[in-house]
Amino acid sequence: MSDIRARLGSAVSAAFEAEGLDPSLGRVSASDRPDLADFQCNGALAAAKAARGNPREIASRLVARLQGLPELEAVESAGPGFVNLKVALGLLSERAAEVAASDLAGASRVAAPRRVLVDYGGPNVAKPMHVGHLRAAIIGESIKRLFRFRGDEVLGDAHFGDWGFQMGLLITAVLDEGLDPARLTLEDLERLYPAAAAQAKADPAFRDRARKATAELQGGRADYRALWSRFVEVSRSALKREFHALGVDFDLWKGESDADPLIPAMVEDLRAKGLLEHDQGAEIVRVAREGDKRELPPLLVVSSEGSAMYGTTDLATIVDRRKSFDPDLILYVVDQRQADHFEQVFRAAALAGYAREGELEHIGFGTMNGADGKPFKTREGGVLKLHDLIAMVTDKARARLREADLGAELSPEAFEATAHKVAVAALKFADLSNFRGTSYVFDLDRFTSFEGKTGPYLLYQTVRVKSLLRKAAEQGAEAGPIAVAEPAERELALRLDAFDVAVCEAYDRRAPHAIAEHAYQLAQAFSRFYAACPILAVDLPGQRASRLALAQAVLKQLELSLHILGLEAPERM
RNA sequence: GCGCCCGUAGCUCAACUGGAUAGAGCAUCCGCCUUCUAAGCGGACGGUUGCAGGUUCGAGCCCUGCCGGGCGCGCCA
Repeated sequence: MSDIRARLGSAVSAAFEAEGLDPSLGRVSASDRPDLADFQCNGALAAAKAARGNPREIASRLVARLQGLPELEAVESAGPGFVNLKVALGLLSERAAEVAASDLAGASRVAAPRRVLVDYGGPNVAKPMHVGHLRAAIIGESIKRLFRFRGDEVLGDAHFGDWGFQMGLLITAVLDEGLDPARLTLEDLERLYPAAAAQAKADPAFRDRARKATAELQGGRADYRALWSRFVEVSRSALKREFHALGVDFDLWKGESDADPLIPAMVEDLRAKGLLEHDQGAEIVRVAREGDKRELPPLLVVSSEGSAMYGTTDLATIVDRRKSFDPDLILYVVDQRQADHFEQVFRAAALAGYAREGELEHIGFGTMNGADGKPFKTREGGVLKLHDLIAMVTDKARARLREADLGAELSPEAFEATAHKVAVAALKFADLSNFRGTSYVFDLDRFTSFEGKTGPYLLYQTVRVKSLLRKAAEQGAEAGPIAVAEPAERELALRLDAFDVAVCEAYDRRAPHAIAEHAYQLAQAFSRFYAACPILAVDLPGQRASRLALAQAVLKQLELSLHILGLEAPERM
């Protein structure tokens, strides 16, 4: 079972071959001119270039060979040498039925499933979750779901930030204040860390004590370890709760500390391989390469204080993952600004033989900005906690629902659950509808609007389909064979067919916005269909059954799309 | 200073990696509810793709140089 594009592609490729041309030129894609065709092939242009021929003439010969195919309603050459294809209604009906019957709503699985580890979220013991963590969580969760959807074996790892200098800072701060470790709260941590970080910048003596504490913690000093596990315990449960509220859940809650026991042996291994070098009191691995445009700094493996740096931990984590899950691919969903760091780690891993080229990939993303175009801050200029952000969006979602008089008949609990779903949808869809690499501007009013390209709109449309199907069930109306006829049905069937392209593009580019775009297009196509084609009110039982089957296929594909994006539609709103 | 990314409609963003007339949403204006959720649908308006060259049948996309913005550049993560 494959999509229409692929089926037409093989027919067109065969025509290329019959003309003595490269069959790979027969690739077919959705038409740029929906007014002229459903699909098009640009291969005649490339063929003409290679063979110094006339593209229009080649296109005409291809068209002659494709004439009369039962899959096609029309085929013609156009423009400088395009082959335009219009699909027969029979094929559209057949394909829509496939989508309706398919567990994946017409999407395909990968040919060879891989073990993939997605490293995302990156919550930190010392710091509260703030808006900076939002994108990693949203994008990473979606990529995890996307890869799993296509059949890979996937694990999501929170890769908890529970090691390194920040821990030394906290230990030093707690001891200086003489706090009782047993009574430490999340609020203490959230207060102590920023203060300690600031003090370390201003006061070199304090900084040195914190660095020493870091090294001693990593060296296994018992009282520091005890204090440290208290930090981890306090913040992990809070972080789990925060993430879960966002619909973000991890398979692994590994931390940087889990890689720590592997570090001594790894350092020895690097030394034995001749990769380690003494430099300015530290030990480094040089990763610069011939022909680099810029000078990539070496990876710092052991600091002059004797402690592990974040590159060390990242490298050891690769070793750890190699031993446990042995992934074919590790995706690091981390801020784009850390690109150089990952390049350093990846190169060091390749040099040491911990991972091959291409097995490690940094999935960078831009920042979420405020109206001023700078990374999002509170009105007072501080960092906005994720918890407060979600509360803010949920408040707005509640207000929007009331404003529109939606959900009035729901119980208070159901209303609250709906408001939360709307809020999460608003936040996540706004993020995922942009390409991850670009930064975007946070705009509460726009994100929570039910109009336009928003999460709430998608939820609303999904709920409309559910409502329709519920009503059909009450009336005893059943779905039946699909017979695409009306223009709106035709458009809808084409859109259902396009799901696989969107899924594959999102997968290949690690770019969930392709799914977001598709979901929006599908919702719109359904809405046009819904407006143009009465479903329950038609007289012909066959037509009603066909349209119900289309609606069911839409609902399935919409819900799968939402699921990949990490959203969930309520039953009613 | 070196390097990376970005600059597309008034605003927020796309553009299947070189193809036809650069698309959506918001905003503005005009239509459509006795009919399955109108928070919907249809239509109109809106562009020298930052600027200047180059490569070719063809450039928002590739190359060069400017202008403007963001970010990174060894002991934080």
